[in-house]
Amino acid sequence: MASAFEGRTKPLNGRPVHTGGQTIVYWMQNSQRPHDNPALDQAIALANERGVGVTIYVALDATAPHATARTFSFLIDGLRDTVRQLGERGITAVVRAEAAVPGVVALAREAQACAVVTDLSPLRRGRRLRQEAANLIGVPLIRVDGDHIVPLRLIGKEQWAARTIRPVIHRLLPTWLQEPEAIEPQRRGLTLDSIDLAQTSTDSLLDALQIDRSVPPAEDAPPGPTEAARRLDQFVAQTLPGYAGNGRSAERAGSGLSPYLRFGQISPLRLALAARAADVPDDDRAAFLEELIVRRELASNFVAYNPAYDRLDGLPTWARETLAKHADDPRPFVYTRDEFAVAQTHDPIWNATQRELLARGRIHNYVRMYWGKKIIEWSASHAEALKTALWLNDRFALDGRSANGFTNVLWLFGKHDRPWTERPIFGTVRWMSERGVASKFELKAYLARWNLSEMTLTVAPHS
DNA sequence: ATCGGCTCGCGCAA
DNA sequence: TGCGCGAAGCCGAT
Repeated sequence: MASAFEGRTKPLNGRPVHTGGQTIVYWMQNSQRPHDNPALDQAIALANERGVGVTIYVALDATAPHATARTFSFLIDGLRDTVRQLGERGITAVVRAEAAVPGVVALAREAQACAVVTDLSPLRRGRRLRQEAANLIGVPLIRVDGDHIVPLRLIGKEQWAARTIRPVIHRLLPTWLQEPEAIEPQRRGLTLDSIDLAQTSTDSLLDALQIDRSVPPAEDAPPGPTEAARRLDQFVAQTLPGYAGNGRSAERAGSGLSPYLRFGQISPLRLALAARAADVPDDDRAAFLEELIVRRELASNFVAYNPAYDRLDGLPTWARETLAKHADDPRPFVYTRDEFAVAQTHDPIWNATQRELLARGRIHNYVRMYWGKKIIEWSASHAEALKTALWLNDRFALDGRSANGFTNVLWLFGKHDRPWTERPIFGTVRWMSERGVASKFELKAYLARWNLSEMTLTVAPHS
């Protein structure tokens, strides 16, 4: 087969390999997992070629936006699992509490790296950090896209909607939906000054980093690649059969794997291969692969090719124009961001969705749309609504600050969607009603679980 | 319960 | 240039 790295790999600077170097550094940004990791595999291949080992670099940067106990405990606990598994293969890890760019530049020098490999986050911040590092590092910085089944850059341009990216993906899929070749390092990585995660509790690390504790760890989501793999097995056995089944997304149980995908703790390719091999009806398999590949990679395509992925400017013309036309429509209720954040609206359904978000770091698939559409309806302006929805999702959702998070929010305003009947506030952007939710969703149980009056909100609004 | 219309524009067929 | 059809809906008619 053609090298598995072709198409996934792009050198970000023109530096020559340091031939006298002592290690290959893998700057682990997004793909925080020890297996099924093309960037790591690329690092191992380069290291074996040069007769050196692989040293992982991870920066714990407490100044990252929305660095809270929720996101950082998920990250740190997952990383502890990842680093332990890597260590068993002779791949050492350097984990430091510092800003990533100066950190990786300094480490490349300190470790006498032959080259530095990193993975791909398509978000603005990840791109900027990579570019800055590429300019400052004296050896090659090589980017490997390991978080998509079809490498992002092969799609080539921003896609209009699922129906335009779908045929492109299906054409390329036979090449990329393949069991990857396993590769093992021949030499050990370097042992350098590092936070020892095996000896450091998450709590003490959160304290040391002065992480914002006002957003507690999410319920029902123990992090780590080991847990992610366990959940995958369980999903394939229990939830995948019948996944397409009842048809209505309202009743469809989700895979529950999105937080692990978000933090790179499981590979989308592994999920797809497991679904492909599963002994389940074809339509169940197809429904899952559609969500995992077509919809997820459409989201990455959007943030990768549209710099306005978090602004109304990122919307198609028809949506921008229809929203502008309805900018001054009177709103039936107007809430501020902080009122939304503490679930203080007049609507028990909406309040329940927000409470679920606060507690679990996600909202059930179906009512998540309702949650977002009502923020549009009950905010002073469309721009304000977007700010609120993004802030709530970035801060409280485990899938916040990800391509999926941004795309889900922009979808509320018409992205990747089509126009419908014109109505107040929304114009021709799709609207959702309480009546619809009540008829399509098992509301009683949901409200009983999330709208208990005695439930205390542990999360205070915060800037 | 089910169905058609709403409304726009991409991408392909011709 | 014409035409089919689309990320999860809503509403009113039957």
